[in-house]
Amino acid sequence: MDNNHIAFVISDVARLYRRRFDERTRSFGITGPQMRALVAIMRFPGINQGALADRLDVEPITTCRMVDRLEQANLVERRRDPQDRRAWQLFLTESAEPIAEQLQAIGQTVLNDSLQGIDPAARDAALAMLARIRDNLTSVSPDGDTKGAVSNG
Amino acid sequence: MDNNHIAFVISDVARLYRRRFDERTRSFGITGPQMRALVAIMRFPGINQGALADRLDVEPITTCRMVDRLEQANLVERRRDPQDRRAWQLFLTESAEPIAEQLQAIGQTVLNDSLQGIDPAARDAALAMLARIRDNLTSVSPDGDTKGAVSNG
DNA sequence: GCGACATAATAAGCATGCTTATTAAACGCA
DNA sequence: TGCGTTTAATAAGCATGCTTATTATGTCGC
Repeated sequence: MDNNHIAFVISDVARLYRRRFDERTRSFGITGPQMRALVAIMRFPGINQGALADRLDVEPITTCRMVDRLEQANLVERRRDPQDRRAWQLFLTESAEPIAEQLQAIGQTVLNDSLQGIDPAARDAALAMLARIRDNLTSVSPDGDTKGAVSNG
Repeated sequence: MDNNHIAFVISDVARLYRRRFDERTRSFGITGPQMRALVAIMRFPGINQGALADRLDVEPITTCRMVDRLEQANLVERRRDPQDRRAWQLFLTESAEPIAEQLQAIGQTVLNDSLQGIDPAARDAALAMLARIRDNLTSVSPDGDTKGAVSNG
């Protein structure tokens, strides 16, 4: 009956994760999505905004404005792609790297707190189910045709 | 290692649910959170904005502006609480009720699509785990003290 | 009754996410 | 070469969410 429940609970949990993370990182002036962007740029230096959007699974305009703020905060640097004058290459600034590490530690703390009392096997099973839901939601567009497959890169 | 994964996947899935729902309800001009508000008001006619905020687990200002839009769309009606001149009582308009039903059906479709190929027992186990995560995230504030308990009302 | 505090709603300002539209550059084909 | 299409980035405008602050009202204690 209250079958929508799982979608509601997932949305609730996502919002709560965001709140808890933001509370602890407020002094840095960094948000959760910004941290994800920083981590992605750390892993793939020189990535462009379109590829970053794909990786974060948001629209390009969303990363565009996020990178605006990260650049303004002197955490990310845009350099022109010498091969393609439309594109930017993204790099962390020197000052970003220690901050990214602290933020990852905070993220780990929030995550650990959230998983108190949860059996690792149950967690992994739930993770697999969530990944399946994600794939179901990714591969179907409203008129029923399929989009690109989901990669785990 | 990639242990943040579960928080990331939860956020991804929440965003995807929102996208899919919004795609299908765009012609109504209704969003997912608005539907949750409508359902809550349908279940508790006369609820005030503060109680609605509690029920939706968002801040009062968030419901305040959502109700602004729902009122403008002629789906929700604010009436003064005769007992408390600070408060509004919220009611669905007549035109809202058939719409709320259609929206619930759309929500059900999105949910069913998302759960394709998932064992109901696995789904219930994951739901229990998500509820536990939600409680963990709700009961701990950043300085370590506890907030109010979570009700299932 | 009055002053202190609490509560309901709301304003201002910001970040994230979306759609739609625009600009500049790259690409593809005749 | 040149025209049409695609692609990278961005602008405009909106909804949801937050924090902090303000206004009006209610409540409690003296």
